[in-house]
Amino acid sequence: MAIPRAAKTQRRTRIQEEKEELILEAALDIFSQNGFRGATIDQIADAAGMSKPNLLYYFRTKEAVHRQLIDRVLSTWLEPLRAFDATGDPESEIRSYIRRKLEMARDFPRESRLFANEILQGAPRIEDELKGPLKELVDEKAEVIRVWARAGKIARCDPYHLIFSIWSTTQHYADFDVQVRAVLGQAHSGDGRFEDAARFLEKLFMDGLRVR
Amino acid sequence: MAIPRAAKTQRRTRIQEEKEELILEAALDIFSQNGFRGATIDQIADAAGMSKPNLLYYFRTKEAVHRQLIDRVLSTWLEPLRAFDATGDPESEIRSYIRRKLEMARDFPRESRLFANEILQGAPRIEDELKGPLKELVDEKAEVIRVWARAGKIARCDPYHLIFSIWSTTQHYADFDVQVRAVLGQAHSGDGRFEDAARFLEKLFMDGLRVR
DNA sequence: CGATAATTTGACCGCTTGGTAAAAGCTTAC
DNA sequence: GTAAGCTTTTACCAAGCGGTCAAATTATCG
Repeated sequence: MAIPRAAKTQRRTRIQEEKEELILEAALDIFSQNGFRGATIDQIADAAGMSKPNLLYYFRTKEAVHRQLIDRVLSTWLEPLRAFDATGDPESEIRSYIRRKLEMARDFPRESRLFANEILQGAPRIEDELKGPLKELVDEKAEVIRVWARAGKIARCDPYHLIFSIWSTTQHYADFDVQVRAVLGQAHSGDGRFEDAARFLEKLFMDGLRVR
Repeated sequence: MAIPRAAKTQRRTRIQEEKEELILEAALDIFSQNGFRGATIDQIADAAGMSKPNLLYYFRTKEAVHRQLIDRVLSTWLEPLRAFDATGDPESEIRSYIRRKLEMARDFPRESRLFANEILQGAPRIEDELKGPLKELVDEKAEVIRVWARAGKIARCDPYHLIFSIWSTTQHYADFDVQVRAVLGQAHSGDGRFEDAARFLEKLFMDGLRVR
């Protein structure tokens, strides 16, 4: 008699881990393409190769799936910013931050779109994460940038808007991929566009931040 | 006996114009907040102060509302790019393009989010516009930028990625408004953030594009 | 006014949706 | 093996959805 949803026992089964992984992977596909409201449990269950009630055996609600997905993805998503090193060389730290963010846009576009969808629609489910952990991390790194600017190592600029502009330019290649490809046309829609973008962005930010 | 949906007569009524306007205005609110699938006809009808069947008297389907909204907004949205003048001074043309795009993000955030939602979800309903009119316009302006670069008036750079970066940095303040506000905190969430952003972006692009 | 067309509404339909119940099938440990 | 718990499925429900219909109401114009 399976009274409880998987997890009455403290210990998680092998099957539980496998299936939850499968569900989250499928949910990432569906949520990132359709947003929370636009995605259906049936779609996700289908993509995960199981029935709807079976999925609901592992996650109580659609929101629970989404919740766990967001939590998991958020931490990996902020990794590049966390790696921003106050003791490193300013120019190369910023350069490598741009490069890493762009690589993430290329390699994990679904994760990027998941967040974009969420924030675009008012972030009803992750407001706390934005105002808490995210803000704190950005505050910390903004201070680093400000110190660099004061020390004359990079041009004086608003560190928050610098971070926003790096986020937006890099994530653009994941979130607005369809538009980018449509505009570039077939000729430049290969993976080369990421290298072109990297070259352009590095030059833009390096020249824009150089002390003059 | 009202056999046809409004428009059997060639001439549109005063009421027709008013109500259609009202519906599109309400639909902009709802669609931009929830995306196409996430929005319901009931929500839009409510926001427009009428019943669902009444809304469907003016627009045959939900998609028809969305369609007309997109068509209308697209042309105004591209206005700043169209205004890009090949005969003008490169630096001031680019500077004023950035400023105008940022003003649009501030003054018409719903329009920006409507597109962002659409493109994020694969642009199923506007693919043709992207590959047709949009691409042609961008191609034309990219050529202008390339000529400027060849003439040594601005730094050599990939014109397409330059345009993408202007789009993304400016629209970020509309599309990711919630995140921007969460990170900046209450202190900087006033309208001042647009002036700060303008200052930052103008410096970034001007220094990044200056011939050196 | 009165007739005709334009507008609005309430009731309704078929389908999809998130979620439940209960029983059947499967694993695992003894 | 067998009993206990874990997993999966079939059948189902209530609410929400896009959209229709016909009747009621209102505006327009001679």
